Amino acid sequence: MQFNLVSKDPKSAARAGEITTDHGKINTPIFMPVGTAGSVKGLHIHDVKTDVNAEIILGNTYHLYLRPGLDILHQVGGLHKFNGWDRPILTDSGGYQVYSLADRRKLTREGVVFQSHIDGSKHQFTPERVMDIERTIGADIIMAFDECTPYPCDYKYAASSLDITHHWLDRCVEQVKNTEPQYGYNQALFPIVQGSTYRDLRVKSAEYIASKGADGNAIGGLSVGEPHEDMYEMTDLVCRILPDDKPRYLMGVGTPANILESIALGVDMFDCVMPTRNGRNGQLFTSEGIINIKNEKWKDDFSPIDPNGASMVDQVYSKAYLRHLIVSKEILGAMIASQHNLAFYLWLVRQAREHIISGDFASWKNVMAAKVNNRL
RNA sequence: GGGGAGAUACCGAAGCGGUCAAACGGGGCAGACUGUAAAUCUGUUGGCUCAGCCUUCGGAGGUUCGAAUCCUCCUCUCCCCA
Repeated sequence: MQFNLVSKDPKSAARAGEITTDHGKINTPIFMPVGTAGSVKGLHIHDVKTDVNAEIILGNTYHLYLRPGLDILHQVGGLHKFNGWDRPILTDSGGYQVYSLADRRKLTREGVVFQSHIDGSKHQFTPERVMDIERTIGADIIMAFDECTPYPCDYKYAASSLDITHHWLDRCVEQVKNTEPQYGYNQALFPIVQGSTYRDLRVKSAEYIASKGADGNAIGGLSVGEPHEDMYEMTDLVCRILPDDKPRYLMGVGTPANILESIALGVDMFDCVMPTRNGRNGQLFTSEGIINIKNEKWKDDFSPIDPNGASMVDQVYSKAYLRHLIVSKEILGAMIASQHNLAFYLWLVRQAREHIISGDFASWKNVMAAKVNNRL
C-alpha cells in the first residue's frame, strides 16, 4: 500500500492524497461506507460503486467470523469474491465489539473471550487469531486488534487499557510479519491510537503508534459519547504526532460536520454507520441541512429528496414519497434513504478534496459545516 | 316475529362501585442513533390559568357519600332461531 500527498491546505492541516492498493486507488479525504456483515445495508454493491461512488468499504472481523465463517470465506477466496466488490476493503478487527458487546465478553491481557450475540457460543479473540481471521477475510487494509474504551472512562482504566492495546499491537505486527496474504494481494496493517480523552495518554499512544512505521494510522476510541470539543481536541493532538506521509483514519466518525472539522485537523479517512443506520431511521443528510423525513411537514412536499443531490435517488424520488415509504416501513424507503445519505457523504468528501486542491478549503469548510448542521 | 350479545379516548381492546383521564396494542406526533446485537430504541397522545381544576366511557333519568362499572327507559350494532 502506498500513500501520496497530492496537496496541502495552506490555512488548515487538511490534505488531499491518494492511497494505492492492489484493488485500486483511493482519493483522500475519503468516507468509507460500513458493510459490517459484508454488505452495505440496503444497497446493491453496484450502486455503492457507481451511484454512491464509494472507493473503499468496510467489513467487520467479528461479524464475518461468526457468519458466514472462515470456511466459506476461505473457500470463495476472500470477501471481495464473496460480495462482488472489486475495489479496496478495510476490515475492522472486532475492537469496537470489545466496546459495544462489553457485557458479553471477558477481556484479559491475552485477549478477549466473546459470547456470540447470535447463539451464545464462546469464542476467543487474541491479536494473533484476529490477524489470521483478517488474512482469511482478505481485506486490503486490516485493523489491529484494540480495545475501544467507553466514555466516560476513568484514567486508571484508560491507562491500563492503552497498555493492553499497545501490547496487542506488537503481537499483531509480529503475526502479520509471520504470515502471508492468502489471495495474492497485499494487506496493510493499521495500528490504532487509544487513550480516551486524556491528553498525556493520547500523546503517549500516538508516539508509540507512530514509531511502528505502519502504512497508515488510525485514531480510535472517539465518538463514543464524549463532547465534540473533546473529540476535536484529541484528534488535533494526535494528528500533530502521527506521520504526515501516512494516511490518518479517524474511526467511527461521524456527522457531516464532524468529518469536515476533522479533515481540517489532518484526517484522511472516515467510516461511520450514521448514513445507513440513520437513513433507515428516517434521517437525511443534505447539502442544506438535516431532514427528519418522518416529520409531518414533508407529507406533501413533492420536491426532489435533494435538488443538488449526487445520487440517482435524489432526482427520481420526492420527499413526500420517501416519507410515505419510511413511515410505512417499506423496505424501499430504507434503501433510498441509505443510498441518498451515502451519496451525500461521498459527495461531501469529494468536494472537500477539490477545495483542498484549489486552496480554499478552510473558508469553504466553515460555510459548509454550518450548513450541514441546519435542522430543516 | 322470538332469543341472545354488545356500545369505552383517533382505531382495536381491557376495566365491571372508590387507588380511572381510564391498562395494553395499533395509529398519530416528536426525539435519539457516530470503527452496526439497530428496517432499532425512547417520549408523548382529552382540555386548561397544569403538583390543581374542568369535560369524558352510546343517550336520558335514577340508586349511592361516590358510577365507565348497579337500576329503568331510549337509540344503534352484531349473532342465532322462525
